[in-house]
Amino acid sequence: MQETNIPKVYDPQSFEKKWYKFWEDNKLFHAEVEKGKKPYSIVIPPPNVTGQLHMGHAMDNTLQDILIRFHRMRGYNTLWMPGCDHAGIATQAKVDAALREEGTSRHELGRKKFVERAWQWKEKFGSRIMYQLRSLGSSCDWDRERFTMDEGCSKAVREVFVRLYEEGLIYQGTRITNWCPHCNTALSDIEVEHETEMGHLYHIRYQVENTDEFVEIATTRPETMFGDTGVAVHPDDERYKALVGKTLILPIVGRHIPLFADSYVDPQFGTGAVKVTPAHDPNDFEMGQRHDLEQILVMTNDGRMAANTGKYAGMDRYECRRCLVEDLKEQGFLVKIEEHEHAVGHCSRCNTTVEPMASKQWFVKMESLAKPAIEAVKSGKIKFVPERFTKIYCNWLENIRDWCISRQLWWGHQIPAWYCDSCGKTTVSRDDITVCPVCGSHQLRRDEDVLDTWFSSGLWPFETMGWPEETEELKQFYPTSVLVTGYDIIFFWVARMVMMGLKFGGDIPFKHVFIHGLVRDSQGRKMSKSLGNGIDPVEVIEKYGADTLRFMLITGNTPGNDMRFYWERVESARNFANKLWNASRFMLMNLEGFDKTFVPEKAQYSLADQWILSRYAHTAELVTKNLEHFELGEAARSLYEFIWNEFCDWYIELSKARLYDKENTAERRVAQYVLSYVLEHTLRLLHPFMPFITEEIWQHIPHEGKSIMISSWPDNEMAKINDVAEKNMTAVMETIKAIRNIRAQVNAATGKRSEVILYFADSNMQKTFTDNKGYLAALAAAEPMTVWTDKSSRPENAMTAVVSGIEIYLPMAGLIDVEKETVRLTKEITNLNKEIERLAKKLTNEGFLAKAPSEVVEKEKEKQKGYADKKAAVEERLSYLATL
RNA sequence: GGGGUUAUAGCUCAGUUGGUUAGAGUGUUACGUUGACAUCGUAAAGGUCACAGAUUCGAAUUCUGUUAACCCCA
Repeated sequence: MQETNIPKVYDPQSFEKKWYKFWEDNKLFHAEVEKGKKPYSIVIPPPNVTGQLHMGHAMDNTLQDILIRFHRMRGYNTLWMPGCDHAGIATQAKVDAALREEGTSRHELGRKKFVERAWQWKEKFGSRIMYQLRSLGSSCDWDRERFTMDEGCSKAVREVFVRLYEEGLIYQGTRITNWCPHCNTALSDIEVEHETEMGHLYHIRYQVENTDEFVEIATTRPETMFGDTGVAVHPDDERYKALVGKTLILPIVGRHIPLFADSYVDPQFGTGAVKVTPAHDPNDFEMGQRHDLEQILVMTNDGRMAANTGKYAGMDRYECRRCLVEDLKEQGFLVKIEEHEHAVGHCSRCNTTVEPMASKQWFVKMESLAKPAIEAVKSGKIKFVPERFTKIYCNWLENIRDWCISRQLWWGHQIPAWYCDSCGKTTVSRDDITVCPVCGSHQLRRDEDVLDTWFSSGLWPFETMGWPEETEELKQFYPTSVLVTGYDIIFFWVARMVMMGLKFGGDIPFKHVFIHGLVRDSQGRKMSKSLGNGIDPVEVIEKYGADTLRFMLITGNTPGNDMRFYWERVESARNFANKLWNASRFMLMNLEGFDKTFVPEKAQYSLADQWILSRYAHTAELVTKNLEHFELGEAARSLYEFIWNEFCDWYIELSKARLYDKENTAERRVAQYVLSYVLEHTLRLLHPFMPFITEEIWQHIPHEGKSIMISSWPDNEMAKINDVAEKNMTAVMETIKAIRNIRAQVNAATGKRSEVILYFADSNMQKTFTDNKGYLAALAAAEPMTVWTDKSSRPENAMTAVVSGIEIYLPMAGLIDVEKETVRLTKEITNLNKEIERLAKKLTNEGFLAKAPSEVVEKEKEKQKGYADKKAAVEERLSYLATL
């Protein structure tokens, strides 16, 4: 027995937690391996365990949950794998900061204790994030929750590292990498963000040995001068041809360095002569290799000048730059300083300017891994939605460089490599070792570094399913169905997963990549901590409910595009929830005597019943189609429009008469049936978008089953489509609108009943209206309704409107303002003329008649006739007005 | 330098294979609390679909160019 009364206002706080607990307690999110059942699976983009979810996460997870709930209702064996990412640099920075506040530091604590602290952090914030995902309504399979550093993932990471090493795809080497002096670690190329900045170009002259001649070089980073081991010019540069091969004297330092030619040098840039610092610049590094130059590191890991820089040793790199420039100037080496705009790399984590520095790091050879990953997308095995991201993905992979995977951090997967101090050999091993397998020595040191976080997240789709074991989960749920993520991590994550999935998972990791944009603030700026413009999704959920937030995040949004956050839009979504709530409340208040077993005969349906069932069927089809094509915003929009503009505005209003008339049980129960059917099924369509409110209402209204989330998706409703009913109902609705319009024109009280006289061009339509007089009475207060058949005399003192095939007269003695009415109708004529002209042009165009499909031509002809009839009626009316 | 996105009502945005009198939310104006909802209802005003070409019987939609803003890569 359902309750007949629910609260007047939608109050999400009163039920959201309750239903989440209900779903979770009943294991409705849990997926078991069921052989033979169609699988649908998504692995969550694991949020960083650093802190809390932001609006972007809310959007990402809403999209996933919609897809998951939709497919679950459609009968797929649906798995949504949740988990967190250990987020090496970011988390270490957070823990560092926490320690600093306690007056201690990671170095004081030591590695072991520090890692313990990081685990504590993970426990605290990991569970907070999972709580936040729950409050959003995410239907993740929590029994399977994973963490990138849990035992299974660690095992997978080791396995992959060892295999890649054994294949020679992982190697150690000294190369220029991007060094962050603040985070104190090497970074990969994509962890560096380039920003154009105004800087200076310093022109410095280097003396040619044993002459009074100088070669003028230009540099943006003079402080690296201490590491200069050469100066390069272009081989064809006439200015320097004679000097190639000579020796130069490095100012201040006094080192003798060669001047050589290399075609890398751009003769147009600066002076055409560049200082070469192989240990501090990637291009110089390569030139250094070609010309066999020494690499001299002149900076320490924290961005200070190294011991080999004399009096500058210990200075910060920028402080050194200032001093050095002063000194160069004093000693006459500085020629000039120019303003210069250039791109400067910044650490994507802390925004510190990175320092390119030579160091020994671990790398992955990417070329052979990238090829199949490109192929998988080009062949269409993996599809990006929207498609344009294919190009971005392929371009990056086609120009890929080796991936620096070692990080000088403590929080992460420690690299499984051991160095033997006795024989000097390096051993990479799946298991920890204490004895050197080469010489048997116990003098082993394990590599201190950890792996790039993305190395383990790259394995996420299969490591979470038990790889390297050949599990049933892998067999059923891998490849996953779709990956939902933002365009900002296509390189970091998507591309790496594809490469790793193909290499180790034995197949692509997902069939679709559904890319979404960023959630920005109302001014279009990125939400960020430093701007303080971020909006906490939890705050929105607490104020307005998760359903509201979810609905707001997906309406009016197209795949791949950014969106702006507006509180007004949140309110609009909340109002929609309230509307649905009250529509349901209305039904519940009128369900007395409802018979669950009653199903009406076809003949019992009213026009409105047939119409709403047909509209509902269209909506179901549209929502389904749009969900299948990842057009979630469109799907939500069609539900919004159906519920508000059709179901509430028209159907509920029209059902009132029948529901309030308790004597007429027969009609009343038909109305109850249709109302209940349409609402219950619409709730199912809406459930993926707004899981809580739909469950709350569903549990109150007549229903079958335990929970709406496991009810079946309305898939086969096409039989309810009824074009005739829609056409007739549309005419009724247009007539009602026209009458309302007239009444508004003359400021007639909307509630006041008054007569309406109609003239029909079509007798079927006339029957429709006479059969449904009540509709005009109920929604336009137009009563009684009289049908005029004699065309020769028209009602006098009446306002007029014309809709297709129907002339409407509203007798309004004393209310007609002839002048105003004339103006209004004249304007109408102008509009009609415009349309008629346009159509005439079209319909006399031979090309159109010959080439356009016949149904289009027919449609246009019908339109033309409609406008012409309308115009005739309006003109007649105008001439009548002229006689008054 | 290469690539991409965006340009539609005052504001924020939809408009999926070319055929709608170009839509929504919000804002604005007028009216309205009769028994789902004022978090509401009714009605209205508001757009040369950035600009210029091209393709087509037909372009907001396809193509080319221009302009502007933003983003990614180097």
